[in-house]
Amino acid sequence: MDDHAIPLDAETKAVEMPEDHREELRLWLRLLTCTTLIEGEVRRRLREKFDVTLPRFDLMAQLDKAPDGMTLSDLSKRMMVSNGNLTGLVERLVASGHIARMVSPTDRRAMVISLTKTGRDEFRSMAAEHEHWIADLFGDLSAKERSELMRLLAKTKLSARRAIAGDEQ
Amino acid sequence: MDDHAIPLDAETKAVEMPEDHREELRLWLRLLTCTTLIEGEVRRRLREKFDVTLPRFDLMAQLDKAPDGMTLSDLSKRMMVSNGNLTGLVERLVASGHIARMVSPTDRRAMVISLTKTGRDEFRSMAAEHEHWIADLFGDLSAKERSELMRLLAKTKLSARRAIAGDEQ
DNA sequence: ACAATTTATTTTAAGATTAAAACAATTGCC
DNA sequence: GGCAATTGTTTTAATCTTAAAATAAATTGT
Repeated sequence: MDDHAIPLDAETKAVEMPEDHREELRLWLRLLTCTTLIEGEVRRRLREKFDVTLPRFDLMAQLDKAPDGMTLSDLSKRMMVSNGNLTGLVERLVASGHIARMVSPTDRRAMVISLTKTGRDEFRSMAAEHEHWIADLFGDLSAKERSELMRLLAKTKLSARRAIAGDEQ
Repeated sequence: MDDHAIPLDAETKAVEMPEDHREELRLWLRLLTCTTLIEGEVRRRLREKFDVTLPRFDLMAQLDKAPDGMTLSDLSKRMMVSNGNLTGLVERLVASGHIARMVSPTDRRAMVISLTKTGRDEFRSMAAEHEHWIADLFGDLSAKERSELMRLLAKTKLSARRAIAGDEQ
């Protein structure tokens, strides 16, 4: 197409050259790799040391922060998983005695889920060790680097939310 | 426990206070949130616009980078998923005509997977749009912020690998 | 009050995912 | 050459996950 015949000054470049977003793509792949790497290791250790799955641990973590319990919808939003997913997960955690389920006193559609004593005790002891694992996994970053990463991820989160909200109109 | 009675100078603090790793935990949760947010949106758009799942897209992305094909083991390592997982995924992509499977000429145990013409064409057109989505999702970060995030994630990746390698001995 | 809409959950069907065991072929070692 | 260990894949069983449809209760508009 005789590209070399077209003089590419800044102006024509902006119009003629499709933008290259390989850099953002690499950034996304690296973000995904970090998460997958850490998540996989946490999953492996949870299974190995406590014979618990990550979804079960995550669900208990949410409930531990809500002493009065939460509805399935709240859990679903917090955990960013589908409602149907939670139904099965909750089912198994009730069966194993870690959580209790009761009908909301104010809304007969809603189920309020909360940790049992056993569930809370087990979770707390797992969480203590889990915290050390995470600290170790991020251990090579300085305090300054961690806080800078925190800031950039906060901005990324807002950026993504903006892009997602803008899309759905 | 009359904590206020104990003078906490730097020295006793280091010995008596169990280290607090809440900050690292928050960092991890934020990393996870960003990934989940972006991944969920990409998954949703892939289904909506191309009727394809993210795992299928990811697998084709790997193959597109390897014109001569890859073995299942290579794919498994690159994608950081189990071998068994790939067997089913590959099965479905062969059935839909996107990839081809052949026995390795040098190793009769190994299967070499590669994109068909259809698969490659379809993937390329999806990938072009996908790249724009990603650019938009990270759109509020400046070039400088993106490169700093890239650097910090590279360091995080190395840190995690170090922690994982150290653990498995 | 009552019809329409929204909200909360469950069910269903399909696919994705893992860990562990089974199987098959190759490689390394003697 | 032959045996042990390793490597590549598949199978199996269980769990996880989603999207979409179904169900049920609450809320809204008139």
